[in-house]
Amino acid sequence: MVKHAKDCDDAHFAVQDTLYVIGGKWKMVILSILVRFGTKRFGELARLTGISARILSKELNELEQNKLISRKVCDTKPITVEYSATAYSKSLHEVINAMIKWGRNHKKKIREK
Amino acid sequence: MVKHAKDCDDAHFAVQDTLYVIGGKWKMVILSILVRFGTKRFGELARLTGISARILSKELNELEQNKLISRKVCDTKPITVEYSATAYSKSLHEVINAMIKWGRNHKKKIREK
DNA sequence: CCGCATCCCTAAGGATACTG
DNA sequence: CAGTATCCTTAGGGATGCGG
Repeated sequence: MVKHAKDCDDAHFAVQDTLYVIGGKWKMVILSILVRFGTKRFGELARLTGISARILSKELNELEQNKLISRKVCDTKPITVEYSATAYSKSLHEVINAMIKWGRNHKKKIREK
Repeated sequence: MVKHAKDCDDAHFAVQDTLYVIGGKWKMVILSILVRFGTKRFGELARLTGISARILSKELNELEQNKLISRKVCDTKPITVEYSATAYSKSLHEVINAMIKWGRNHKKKIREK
């Protein structure tokens, strides 16, 4: 239970931080692909998601900075780069599951009129 | 566990729905004020949050459409309007708590360098 | 093949003024 | 006091082309 103003502010910032890390249009899409299908190359992700290179690159950087995915440069003819979900990304499961559950229930709730 | 493509898509949309309902810059701020301090008038919310009237009005409408807050028009001299968190807003607690927990832990994780 | 640079568009958010 | 209308600024997202 949150009791003091300071704790409240702290809690608020924690929520905003979380929203920032997994929010936006593509973070969850990319993450779920890597979790479900395993390692993917940059180009594969671009094709699978339809995200333009500029945005994809930016999103991948942010996810990597937050340690949710890892980047591996392969020394192939033209170099290729592989992205994978990290073990740490599993820490998000509780958040994601809560969101899936709430989102599904909410849809019913709203349709009720 | 999510096994089929359809379930995955469904889960993905549920997450996006949730992100849309509580995402953005102000939804959680307004909601937490109403939850913590109870009923507030439009003007009070504007002062407490620093949100401009146009945005506040829009956010409140969206929260009300999602049944997370209720609006009550009071028949006072210049009319006043009271906003309160609904019982349904409690359904978000699981999501919010998961986000608070993850956000706090994540801050530590990132500072680790 | 990866992904940055550039340019562009739309959407989110904000300041101010005004009306019921 | 509540909220709408108008105008403006900024941020998010996208298309294309080039260089490593």
